Amino acid sequence: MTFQNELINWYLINKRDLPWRHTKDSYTIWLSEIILQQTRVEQGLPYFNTFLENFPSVSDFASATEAQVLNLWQGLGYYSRGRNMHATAQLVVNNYNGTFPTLHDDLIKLKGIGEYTAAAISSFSSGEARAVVDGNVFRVLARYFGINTAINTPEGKKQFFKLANELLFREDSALYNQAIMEFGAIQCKPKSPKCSICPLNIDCFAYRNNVVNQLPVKLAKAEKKNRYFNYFILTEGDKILVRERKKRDIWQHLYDFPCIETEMLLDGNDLDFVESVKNIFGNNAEITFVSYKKHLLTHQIINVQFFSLKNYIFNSSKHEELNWVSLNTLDELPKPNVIRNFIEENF
DNA sequence: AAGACGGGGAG
DNA sequence: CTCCCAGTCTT
Repeated sequence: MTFQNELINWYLINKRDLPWRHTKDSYTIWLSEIILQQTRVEQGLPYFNTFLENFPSVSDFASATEAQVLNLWQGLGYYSRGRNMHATAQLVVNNYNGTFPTLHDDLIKLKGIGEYTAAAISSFSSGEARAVVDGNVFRVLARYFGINTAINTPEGKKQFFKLANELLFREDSALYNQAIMEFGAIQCKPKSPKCSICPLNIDCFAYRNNVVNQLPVKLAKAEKKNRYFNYFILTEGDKILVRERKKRDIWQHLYDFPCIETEMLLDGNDLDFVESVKNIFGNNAEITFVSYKKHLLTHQIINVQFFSLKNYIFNSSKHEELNWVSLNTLDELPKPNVIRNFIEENF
């Protein structure tokens, strides 16, 4: 038997009885799909019922205030879903005369509806031949066909999407889409899948090769290193003290301010910190916290703190990388964004 | 291409 | 504690 028929047979026997499976109404299906994004059925189900009770139609939804919507959404997480739904409901009332779209190309334009949800709603409501690709589908395909391309890369997404659409059972896309997702959710589960009683295990690559728990492959996001830059703003008339970054590090040949890098986030009263500051800028130096910014780079998180310094003593001959420049000159110098923004906000 | 967004359940 | 869930949007 084909992969598709096996899945559908399994589904017809094992499917759960869920309320959104009894309708082809695109509004109701939309409700369920948004609620179920990154959300377990058991957690989303009560919310689905509440929303349908409060807003039986898309115009009821659109008439509500955003606060009412978010109140019902409370506790479900990812609150932008609720806000997007409200905006979409109003757009559907205004631009689609209150008839919720059923076609992929209309759906994909709506706020909160991405590739997965557009495929799901169009397939379930109008039978359009669009394959859903969600976390379940990634897992089932990766295991059954032995695909080890990482699912969280562009190549992986492309490959799985292509395969999913080739496999799509076009005679009944809704049935097939439901089947593969349900199969992933309760049979081919992430942890402890029920392989021994799986009707597809004979042809399952992962089962035959004993690599079920190694698929799908998901690339771990590289651990970003946290760094803590403490900058000092020293001014003298219209001059400001800047540093040219010469070391083998980020932002080479760009300019920033005098800086002490620390192992963790400090406050201006930390004794070791004050000590090292006074070491450079004299014992009378007064440190005042100005602002904090988190600056994100590809492989690093730079926690930037700015401090202004008064009553300092500074011997420029000891620090050749530091120079006084006028604010006008500073404007011309190449600087990292976080420095550029600070200057814009403070000078 | 990588992060942010969230709460809950399973192991 | 980590992983992951019927993903999408923003930077």
